[in-house]
Amino acid sequence: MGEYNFKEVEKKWQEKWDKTKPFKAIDFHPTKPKYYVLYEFPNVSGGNLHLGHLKGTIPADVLARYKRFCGYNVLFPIGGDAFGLPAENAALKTGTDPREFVKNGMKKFKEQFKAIGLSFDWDRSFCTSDPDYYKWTQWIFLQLLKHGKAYKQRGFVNYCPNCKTTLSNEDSQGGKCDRCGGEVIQKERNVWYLKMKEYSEKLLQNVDRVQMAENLKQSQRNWIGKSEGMKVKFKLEDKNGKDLSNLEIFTTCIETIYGVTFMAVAPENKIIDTLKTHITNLDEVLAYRKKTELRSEFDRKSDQKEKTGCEIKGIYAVNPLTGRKIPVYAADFVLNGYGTGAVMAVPTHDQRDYEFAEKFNIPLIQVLEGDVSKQAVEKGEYLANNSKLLNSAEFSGMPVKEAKPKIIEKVEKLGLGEKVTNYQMQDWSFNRQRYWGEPFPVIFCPHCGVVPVPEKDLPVLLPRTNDYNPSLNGDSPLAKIKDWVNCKCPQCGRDAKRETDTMPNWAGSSWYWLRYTDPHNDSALADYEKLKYWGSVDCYTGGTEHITRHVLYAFFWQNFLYEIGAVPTRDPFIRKMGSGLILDDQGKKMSKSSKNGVSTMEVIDKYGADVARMHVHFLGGYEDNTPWTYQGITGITSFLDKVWSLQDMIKGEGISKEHIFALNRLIKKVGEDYENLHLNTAISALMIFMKKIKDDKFITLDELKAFLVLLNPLAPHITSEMYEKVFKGDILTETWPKYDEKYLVEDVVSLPVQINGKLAKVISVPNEATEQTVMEIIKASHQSILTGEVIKTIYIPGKILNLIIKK
RNA sequence: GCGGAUGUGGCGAAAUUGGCAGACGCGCAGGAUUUAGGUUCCUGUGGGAAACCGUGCAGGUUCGAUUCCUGUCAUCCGCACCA
Repeated sequence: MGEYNFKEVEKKWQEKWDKTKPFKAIDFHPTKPKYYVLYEFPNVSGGNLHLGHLKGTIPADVLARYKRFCGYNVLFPIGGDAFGLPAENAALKTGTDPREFVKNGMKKFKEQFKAIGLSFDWDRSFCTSDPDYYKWTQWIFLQLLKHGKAYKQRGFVNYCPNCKTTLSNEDSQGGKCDRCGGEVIQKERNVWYLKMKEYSEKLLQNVDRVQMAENLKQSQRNWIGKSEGMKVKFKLEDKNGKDLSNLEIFTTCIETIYGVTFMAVAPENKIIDTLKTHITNLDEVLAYRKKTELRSEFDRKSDQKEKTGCEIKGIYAVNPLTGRKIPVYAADFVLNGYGTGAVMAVPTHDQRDYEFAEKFNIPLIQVLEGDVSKQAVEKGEYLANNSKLLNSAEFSGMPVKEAKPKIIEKVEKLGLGEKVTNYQMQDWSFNRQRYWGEPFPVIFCPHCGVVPVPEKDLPVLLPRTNDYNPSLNGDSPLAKIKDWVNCKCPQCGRDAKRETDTMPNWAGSSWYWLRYTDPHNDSALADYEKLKYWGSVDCYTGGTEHITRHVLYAFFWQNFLYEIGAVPTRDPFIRKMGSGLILDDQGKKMSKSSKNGVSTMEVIDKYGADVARMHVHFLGGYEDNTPWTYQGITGITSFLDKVWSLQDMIKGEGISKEHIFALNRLIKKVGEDYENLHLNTAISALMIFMKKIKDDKFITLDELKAFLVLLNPLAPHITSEMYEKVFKGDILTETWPKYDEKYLVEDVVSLPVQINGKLAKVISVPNEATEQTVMEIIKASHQSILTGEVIKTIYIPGKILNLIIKK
């Protein structure tokens, strides 16, 4: 046996896998069950893979390799998320065609993925910017349009002045542009929306069904933001008491309705327009509206959100239960997009209402027990205490829990309101004014209006240009390409214009797992039978930073495609694993922008792919954030050195009696750990077994074979090489060894014996010994621990014996 | 403010129907082999002189609690003027 040369050996196997394609997934395999493992495809950039990719890909690869040994027909594909920022920025900076950038970026990724030893089926690879892929992204948009799930509307949207493009809510989280990190402002534009809000309840069910960490589920539920309450109509009157119309509000706290002292509507609320002839200070109100349009920008910068508002004079609301006349304010703490854009304000039991009332000297009426001298008694608080109602007519004195349903009933009976459910999630604003995205398959005709491009004319190719900048007026760069923009209406044949905005870069990633099942299909997004065969993704790994966007978009699109019969399954994923971060030595996230990143190739160059794969995952669990360090990597190198030296320790065949228990336990443990992506404990189990082999100074041929298979998913190169040298074949033809239940527990086991709950001695007893046998052993050989009269014994076979002794 | 997760040696971390806390690895200490060693191998390694004490802190349930319950503190993450 010579020295192990990882550079040579790893290259040899990677080339072999490249040539012989042993990881090809087979459609409709006649005997093997399917298993679909997916790693979230990377955004194609020009750079190197960072350690995050190493952390993210390996568990998926381990699972894929493990499942193949277990006899599954595994689909483990990869591609590139290619539209969007990196390619576009490169284009803006250097003038390179983004197509070239993507091509080169993908080539680089491919080389690096291969250098890690990942077992992807490369024949199914594609980029979202490939025309024969985005043809189907456009096709899905046409279906959304056809089924009324896409609409164009003028409205206020998130807009990034820096990127000169509109953004979805999901892309503007925290008021920051997800593309550049700049401040997002509100701007009025024509916007394509997808009716995602309609799917809120279904998305919540998706979240419930998918196997995923609780914190990820919670942040999705949070984003969907379900809340149950009531819509209630308040009559509006002019100052003479003449009926004008109704103001509808949404509240989750109907129990506080007797405490309403003012109404507040969003400045944009259309009630201001419809009742403008009755408003005596219309100028003031409109000026306030104008001011708030510009305000959101600085608001977000200031920590102090000072309440502002403007009384709408000349109109009053009437509390339907008390008949009390109350003032109406326009106030920007009320959001136009949520509920009805209007609220009933109860300053004693809502902190915002309290602050507003204080500023505008509005009276307070307390309707629930608690101290409201300095602040409101909030819902959580009075619900927790189940406080009693005050000043609430016939409900006064009742605890909240009792009063609430009765008030609801009363309001409903009087025909003043009804129970409703609200969601914070909004429709998905779906267009961007950028070059590098899917063109919309839509034509505007002066005579026919919005006309979809006929399906036979797809894809609408993204035209080439060398000017990638948006226009000064905010139009997309495509608007400048006149001979592309001007076209004929497919319906009437007259002059028409194309939609010049492009889709957001999330479009292509909202259905890509479906395409892997049939990536070259030219007549459907994928063949229905193939979709049926591969079904939902069994295990989807990847980052957590996109969880409220990518995963919810994925649920949304697949729900829709399922409902129109384009795909056979409603759930895209059965299990979603969120990869933890790799942190630097300061505990900060490794990223390109903070320049603290260690490149995957650097680690592979120094130590080899097998060591890199194992070390990253020996540092901690897959879903945990783990600080990166080279410290300790010698633990892995010396382990693999010992594995290599096993070749000199082979003695005999079969499974030796010395190793039969350890090996069976190892097979069980490693299999379970791979299934759960607990790679760190799998590695430690393999190390423990290795220790035993070293102590015993031999391993049999069959033990070695099993051991190599167990280790192969983690360290595919060294195990393939050893297998070939020793067994003259390809380890990939092996099957996962089976363990035998009867060899998991040895005949003689150690049993801890406690005296009064404290460990006294560990004794050897036969496996599954009865209490009587154990007591006899103690009396015969360990009499000294019995220091008094045994008054009680607790015996759990194989686990513990606890003796309660009275002295 | 709301919601979620986490809290264990010098370090990364193990431990689930409640049953020997700290597996495995690093580091550290001592020893062996070696001309040499940032090599390899062996031994030890939670604290404490010890009785004992130890899983953020304080209680509780239990024969027995890192694990279950109540309260509390800290850190991280998500959302946030959502009525």
